[in-house]
Amino acid sequence: MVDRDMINENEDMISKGGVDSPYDDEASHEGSTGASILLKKGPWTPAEDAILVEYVNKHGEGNWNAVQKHSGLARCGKSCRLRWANHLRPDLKKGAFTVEEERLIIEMHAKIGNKWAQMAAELPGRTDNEIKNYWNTRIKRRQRAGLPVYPPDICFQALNDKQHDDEMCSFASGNIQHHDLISVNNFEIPAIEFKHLELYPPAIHDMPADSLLDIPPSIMIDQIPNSSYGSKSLFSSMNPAKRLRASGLLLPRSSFSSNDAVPIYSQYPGDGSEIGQSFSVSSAYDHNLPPDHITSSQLLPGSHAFINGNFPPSEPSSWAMKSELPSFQNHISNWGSPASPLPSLDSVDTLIQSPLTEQTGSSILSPRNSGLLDAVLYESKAIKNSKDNHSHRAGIFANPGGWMDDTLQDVHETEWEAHGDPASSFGHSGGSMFNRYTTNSVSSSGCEFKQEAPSVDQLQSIVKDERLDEILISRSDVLLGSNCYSHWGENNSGESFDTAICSWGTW
DNA sequence: AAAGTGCCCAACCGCCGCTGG
DNA sequence: CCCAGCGGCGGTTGGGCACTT
Repeated sequence: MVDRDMINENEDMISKGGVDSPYDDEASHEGSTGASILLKKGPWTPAEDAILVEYVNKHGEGNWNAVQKHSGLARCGKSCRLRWANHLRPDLKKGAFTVEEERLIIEMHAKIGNKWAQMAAELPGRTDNEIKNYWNTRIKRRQRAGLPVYPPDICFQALNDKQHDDEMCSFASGNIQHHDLISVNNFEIPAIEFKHLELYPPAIHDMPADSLLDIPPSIMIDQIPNSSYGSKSLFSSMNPAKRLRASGLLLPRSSFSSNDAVPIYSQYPGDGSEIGQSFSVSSAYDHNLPPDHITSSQLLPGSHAFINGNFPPSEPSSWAMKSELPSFQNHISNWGSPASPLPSLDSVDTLIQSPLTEQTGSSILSPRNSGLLDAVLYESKAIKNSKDNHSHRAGIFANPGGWMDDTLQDVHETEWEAHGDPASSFGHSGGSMFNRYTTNSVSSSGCEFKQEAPSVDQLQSIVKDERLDEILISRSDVLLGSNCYSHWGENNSGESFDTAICSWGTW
């Protein structure tokens, strides 16, 4: 029995202020019972808690709007439900997350993204809000530190799980299961293949063991065209308006042909030959490939993982719009031509394994030999290292083909600044720049597209091409998020650089 | 000691899907 | 089929606290 004084106290509190009906509609609904009560919002008091607990003990959970009606509690149903679920439930586990719980959260996030409720279901006594707060805190912390979110083992585990799932789902069947967004965009994404990855030793060695990667691999795979996960993970929860908005942000497909648009970004171009030698990245996306080939080679373009670093999944497209900069086609338009060597799919393994024997240049840094993972890690570091050069490089972002109007450029640069934190390239949870990009990239239009990547020689040539100067940008994550072939390395003076060569795929 | 800064987390907000009338 | 009510979910906010300067 709730002490009447408690109720009075509660009513007193209500009368004191803070009574600003948060849900006017519900408040008015309450009024249908005859009593129009202003609903309080803000922190709950012990008295209110007591009222709610007693009510739930007596009537059980559910029918939350009835709580106010029957108990006199001046809280809307939603507030009551939230309070009960997050704080008053008897089975709640208080205190910090255990190591096991943290591990589970990370693993689950790598697999399912920001599905807090699902995570909470796997963590008895924990609430979605708690997990969400934990994750956001963790993300911010690691973002600040310039660290990736996911430990590599989790990445690979999730990756493998997803790969298995995809295989089971006839990944390469060519069926288009998610048309909602994709059909609108009608372009496809090439895969990115990392090869001869070179990383800074310090970048890796200075890293905590658990901080090597901010990539939810499975989510990467999520974005692979035709993957049953594909658009689902990004859009299934997105309302139609958002989807429309997202797709509407895409650049007009009519602007591109399947073979054009191979923009090149370069950062710290330095000596082109060095770049070419030290780091070769190519693309291979062949829809006819068996799943075991496809999986790895297609990871990057769509992966939430790559992704995972930068933007929340709820913002899948805004950056994509900005990063899907079409008109580098005027500069390099022949990468998709038959002349371009189709990269070996075997190099996917190279990517993952980063065999030392294939490393060129001075440093092989991945203690875990994780290839792509290290690449991502390195990128995080590189971006951080390059912060000092930010203004310089930002200033050289150019619009050589005139494809980007002032407005867009302003937006682009604004967002650039907004995410200028060096850690931002991998710091965010649930989504990222890649997420946004790949959101749009998930293709539904068959998979006839083959994106061919430049050879090392081509890269060297490209890097040396003076036109590169026009399209330098500093955001390697942008590059990656834009179907880029990305290169990291170190120039002659020991200065970090990364070069990305991007392809816009088929429109 | 005071002011400034950053972090944490409880709570709010808006949206979505389900259900019943 | 439409609409309203409701519960649920994920993103965001802001107050309070701890720490730093």
